[in-house]
Amino acid sequence: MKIKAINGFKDILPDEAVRWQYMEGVARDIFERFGAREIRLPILEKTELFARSIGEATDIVEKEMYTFPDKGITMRPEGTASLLRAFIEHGLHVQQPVQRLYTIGPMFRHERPQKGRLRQFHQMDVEVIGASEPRVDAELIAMGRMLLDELGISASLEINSLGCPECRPGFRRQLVSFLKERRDRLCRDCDRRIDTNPLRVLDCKNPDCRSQVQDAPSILDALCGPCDDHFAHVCRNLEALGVAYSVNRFMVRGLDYYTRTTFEFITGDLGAQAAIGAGGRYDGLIEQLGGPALPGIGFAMGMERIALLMEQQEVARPGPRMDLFVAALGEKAAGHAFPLVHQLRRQGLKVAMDHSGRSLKAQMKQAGRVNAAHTLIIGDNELQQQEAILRNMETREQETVPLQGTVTEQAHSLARRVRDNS
RNA sequence: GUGAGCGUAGCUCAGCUGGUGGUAGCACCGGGUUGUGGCCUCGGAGGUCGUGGGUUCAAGUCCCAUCGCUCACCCCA
Repeated sequence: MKIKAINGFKDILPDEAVRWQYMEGVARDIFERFGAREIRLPILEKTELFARSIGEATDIVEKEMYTFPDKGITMRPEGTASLLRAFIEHGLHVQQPVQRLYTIGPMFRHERPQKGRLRQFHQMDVEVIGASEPRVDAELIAMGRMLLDELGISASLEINSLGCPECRPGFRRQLVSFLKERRDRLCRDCDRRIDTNPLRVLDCKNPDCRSQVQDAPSILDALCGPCDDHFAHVCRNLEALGVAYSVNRFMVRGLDYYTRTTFEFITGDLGAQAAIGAGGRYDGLIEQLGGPALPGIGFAMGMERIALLMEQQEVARPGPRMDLFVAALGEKAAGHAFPLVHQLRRQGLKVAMDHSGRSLKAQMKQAGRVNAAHTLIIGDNELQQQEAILRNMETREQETVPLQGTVTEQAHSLARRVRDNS
């Protein structure tokens, strides 16, 4: 019985890792253009942290986390709670009034895996803490859009407002009574949802439920003055930045902590998992976690989903590329080449060499496979003449190069030649 | 937790109503080129047909069980 990775946990093989590195590089660059600084966080946290932030009674906390009950600790299901915990713990708010932070790493969910939905998944998470102005919402959303644009990924943007503790409860009551009147025309899941999570009925996939819900009261009509004003400004500021969006009054978030602005980047190319990135405002959460009364907003991008889209949409990515492949013919030449290769690497070159003493043909093939820009051929003849053949693999031009002096000197002049030549 | 589908070479897959596992494609190794890659050509290696049981003269193929994977539902971070 071969040992395999456990279900829902996936290896990212080298060919795919290239895509991930590219994605991460673009993301870091953009996050930093917006002034965000990286924060690295632990993967395990006290279970209580997630219970208090995500919501004690949510399915996530009740049954979908990787928890060690005897230890009272949990593998983080999302980044925001951990980030805020660290923010509060270290009093980062005293450093500057507004903090922009990002973190990239694995998260865990204990659920049946499906397409674009693994038990270990990865997110790129950005949070802006300490600012409640609608411009900040628009700026953050625009940053998400910029990231997807620069990765070459097309997705639509939907936004909504969930109101605040002032106006949401009223809307909730309104909605529940609306739904109860139509209880018999809703699917069984929605019938149950009326009691457990009525807002969820709004984005049920069942066509019957969808049509029933068309006439449901809109959260956007129920917003209090300040929330209504905030949302209007977010929309206006998105327009000022030229970010296209559509308002989806049915969009709901599963976490208890969201307030006001919520948004999702959506694609139709990933089966049932349409959201590739999502976020929202969480004014009040930091205080609830025992920190200062500061507002916050953030979003997370799902890296697996982005990687799948990059693959589907064939986003160009650089292949592997070695500067030089050293093909030595025979033991004597190999003995000479071995330290030379080491010196070339110290000079900063990416150098490969075969150690199995195979034919030149086989070694040339290998040079092609690692996409080497040049191949240095050293045989007994060359060795005697203190020279070698340098082949440009693209132009197929070859030149004889001297191998004189110490190994370091040889490496030095070779490195210069290879660099000038490419 | 629920439902459906699928497990044949490293990967992608043929294999019709049971009758000896495919010159299949990609990848790998070697020859054609006694010292020159990609293209071409010839050859080679590589398999407990997921596992266990059953039916049968005979099972990759049919039946049962089991494990694994995938997609979807619930939920959604």
